[in-house]
Order: sequence, then structure tokens, then C-alpha cells
Amino acid sequence: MIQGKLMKELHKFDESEEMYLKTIAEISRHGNLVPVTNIAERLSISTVSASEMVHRLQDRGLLEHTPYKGVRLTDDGMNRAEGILRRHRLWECFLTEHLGLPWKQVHDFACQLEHVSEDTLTDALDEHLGFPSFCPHGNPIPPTQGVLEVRETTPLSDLGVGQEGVVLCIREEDGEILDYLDARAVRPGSRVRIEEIAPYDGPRSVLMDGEQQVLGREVAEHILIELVHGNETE
Amino acid sequence: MIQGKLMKELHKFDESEEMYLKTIAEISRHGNLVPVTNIAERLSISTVSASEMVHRLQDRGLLEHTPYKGVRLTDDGMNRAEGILRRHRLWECFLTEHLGLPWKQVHDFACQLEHVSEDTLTDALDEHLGFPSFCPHGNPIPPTQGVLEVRETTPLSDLGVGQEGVVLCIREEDGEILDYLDARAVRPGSRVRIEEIAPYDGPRSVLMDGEQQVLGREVAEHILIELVHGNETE
DNA sequence: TCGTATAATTAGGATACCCTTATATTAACT
DNA sequence: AGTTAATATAAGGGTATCCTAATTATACGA
Repeated sequence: MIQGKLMKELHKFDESEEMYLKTIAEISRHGNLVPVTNIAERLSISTVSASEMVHRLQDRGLLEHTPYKGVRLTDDGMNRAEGILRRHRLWECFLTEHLGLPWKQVHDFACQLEHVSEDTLTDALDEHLGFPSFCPHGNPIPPTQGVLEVRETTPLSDLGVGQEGVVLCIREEDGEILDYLDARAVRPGSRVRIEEIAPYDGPRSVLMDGEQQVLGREVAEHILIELVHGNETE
Repeated sequence: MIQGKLMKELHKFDESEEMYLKTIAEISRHGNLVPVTNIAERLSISTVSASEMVHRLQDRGLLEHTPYKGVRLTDDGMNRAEGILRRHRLWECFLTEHLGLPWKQVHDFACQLEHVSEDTLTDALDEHLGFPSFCPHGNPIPPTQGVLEVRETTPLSDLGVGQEGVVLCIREEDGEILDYLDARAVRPGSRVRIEEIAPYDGPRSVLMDGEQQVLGREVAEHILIELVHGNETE
């Protein structure tokens, strides 16, 4: 395909591809296979389209698809994905610290900016920000090289009544939840204790930095905690 | 077309459309009709494609096409275009002042970033930068509302031997030239005097901030000057 | 082992851009 | 007025990505 230079550049970063890689990386977290269905769901596209694209990405050597099982990123794919997360989180730092924007906007804008940052730009940004290790939501920023530091975390939803911890990060795949938690001043570093859990694994009453709050289980699943005390998960 | 939310957002800003509008705005500068051929040329696409797109843009009410004459942006189109230039130039300020990147990269990155900045982001950036009036190359930054301030400028190529002036801005449509001039320390504010013009309207020998330089006519056309002295254009 | 729910694929379409080649049309100069 | 060069349009293609509906293949629990 012979095509104009300028217009070609528009598609250089292949945003669609990047969205897939990022999504897969976010879902897989623990190295397990990611069902194509989940990808489709998260991207709000049909399973047929997702399936098609998965094939394309496999052809490009970015992932491996085990039919009826799921998908796993190759090293190449993982590198790409981490690059995107890196860009995303660095931009989040900038948007938060320098522009003072609220979490929701920070996330949404970063979702756009992550696709238009070449390494030179990203690295310059990194330096400008003082090489931060975590995004405003507490997620680690993948380094240019080397392995992403993994921290031991427990979803708030797994804590039992009386257990205490400190918020390490909020899983940021979902923009909505960030808005919700931003408004409730739930931040990395917040001290939290479960006061009560409603029947049927229902909403949690928690003490968050001394403030009484009620959080649904779904929300609690997205808040990752470092246990304090010697308390074991129930 | 019913389509996924996330993926839809990828194309929300319609980069192609924006490239056309920006290009047309840059070429037209003086309110004249822009031949479709020129648009095609600048975007490095075929005239057929450009023609097609011009029709689309006309249908969208962004421009008016007078066959065999050219194209003119409507008010809507102009607003869109100025929005893009505003974003582009604000990002250029950021990339220059805060990240310390060289002109060429600044321009290239801004070309990407300009398509992914909503108003909220742009305005926050504007504030963060202290509401600058000009980009690093001296081009005015269109305000959110109100009219773009127009300055009286003369292309360096129009100056005669002995005439003097101050560089106001470099027309930044072309990334290459920025690299070239960056390396030669040609900046807004530089003092320049024409020492000699080679035959056939050839290369200019100029004194630029005391430095002897030779600049081709093409390049000189892109350097816009404010005349000093009472010197009239020859 | 069988049946069902889940996953994958096939078939047929749509859209937005882009391309080349060939054919009109018009402007503009002699 | 007539010819030419510039401009526009028509015809036929291509790619990437998405869709729905219908079909086929598989895994896994009863």
C-alpha cells in the first residue's frame, strides 16, 4: 500500500492493536490465559471481531491463542503492552501533578495520550516528572527495561470484618470507578478497616482514614490493599 | 453504525479531517481560496482522494468548494482549525519549555498530540504554561474565543540587500525546516541583515545575531520578519 | 458418554480512507 | 473560437476494522 507520508503517520501507532494489548495485559495480571470473550467484553465489541483481531495479533507474533482456552501475550506483546501502560501512567502523573485534573479526566486523557507518545517523548516526560514509580492510583510504572515490580496485594473485598490495611492502588481499567473513589477521597495510602459486611457478601461498611464509608463488593474488588497487622485473609 | 464505546473513542477526533482543516488553514493564511491540488500536495495524497475528502468536509459544513477555484473554510471549519493550531502550539510550548526537546521533535510530537486534546485538557495546559501568546517558533496561539491577533510580517526572502529586521516567526508547516533552523540558532527575536543575494534570486548571505549565515530562498520564505529601520521592501 | 453451554468460524455487509487509470469539464491564453 | 493545461469525476480496487446471523467445534459436567 503506497500512501502519503503524513496520513500514514496517523495510523502508525495502531491504536486498535494497542487497545487489545493493553486490555489483555490488564485482564491477565497473573499470567493466566485470557478468554477472547473477556477481551470482547472489555472493549465492547463483538466476539467475532475480537476473534478476528486476536488472529491478526497472533500473526504479528504478539500473542498466542489456545482455542477454547484463551490468549497469552508473547514477550513481544508484553513489552508492547507494558510500554503502553508506562505511557499511560506517566501521563497520569503529569495530568495529576502538573495540571491538577481530577482522576476521571486524568484517566480518560491518558487513554488518548498513551497512543501518541514515542519513546523519546515518554522518556523526557519521565525525567521531567522525576522518574516516578507509581501512577496517581498507585499502579506501578513499568520501567524502560527490567521487570515490573510486583507487590503483594489483597482486594479489599477479600478482607474480613475487623481486618485493616492500607490502600496500595486502585485498578484503573475502569474510568467510572475512579471518579467514584476520587469523590470519596479513597487514595493510595488511605488506612482502611472493615467494620461490617452486609449479608450475601454485600456492601462493606469501612472506616477509611477515619471516615465512615459504604462500598459495594464490586467496588471493593478494585481496591487493592496491603494488610496491616498479622491479620490473615479470612 | 452501532459500535463499541471504547473503540469508538479512538476515532472520535477524526484525525484525517483535522489534518485537512489544519492544512487548509495553514495554506490559506490570507483568506484566499485554496486549490484542492495544493491540499493534496501538502498531505501527500492523490488529488482524487483530496477531492473526495473535500466533498465530505463540505457536506459536513466545514468548508466551501468552488469548482476549479478552490476551497475556503466556513466559520465552523475555521474554528475547528484554530482549535487544532491552538492545541498544536500549546503542546509545542510544553515540549520546549518543560521537556527541553529540540524543535523538530517538538513539532512532530505536537502533530500527534494536537489530535488528542479535549478542551478541558488544552485549557489546563494553557494555564499551566501561563497562557502563552506564541509558540516556540513565534506563531500566535489562537485564543479560546476572540480573534487571532495578526501581525505585520515580511518573508525574509522579500528583503533587499542591506535591509534589517527581527525574526518574528518561522512558518511551521514543515518539520524539516525547523530542524535546519534550530541547528543554526535562528529564533524568534534574532536580528538579521541581508548582506548579499546571489544571482537569480539565489541564496542569501545574512548576518544573523552577528553570525554569518547563508540561507536558500526557499528557506528564507519561511522566515517571517519585522522590518527594523524605515526600510521599505525593495 | 452425551448434551449443553461456550467458543470459534463462515458468510455477507458496512464505513472511512486511500489508490490508479481513464474520462469529462472548465479556465484561460493565443 | 479553439486548444491546452488544470481540475473534477467516474469506475474499479484495496485495507483495516467493525457488525449480525448462522453454523460448527469443543469442553466439561451430569
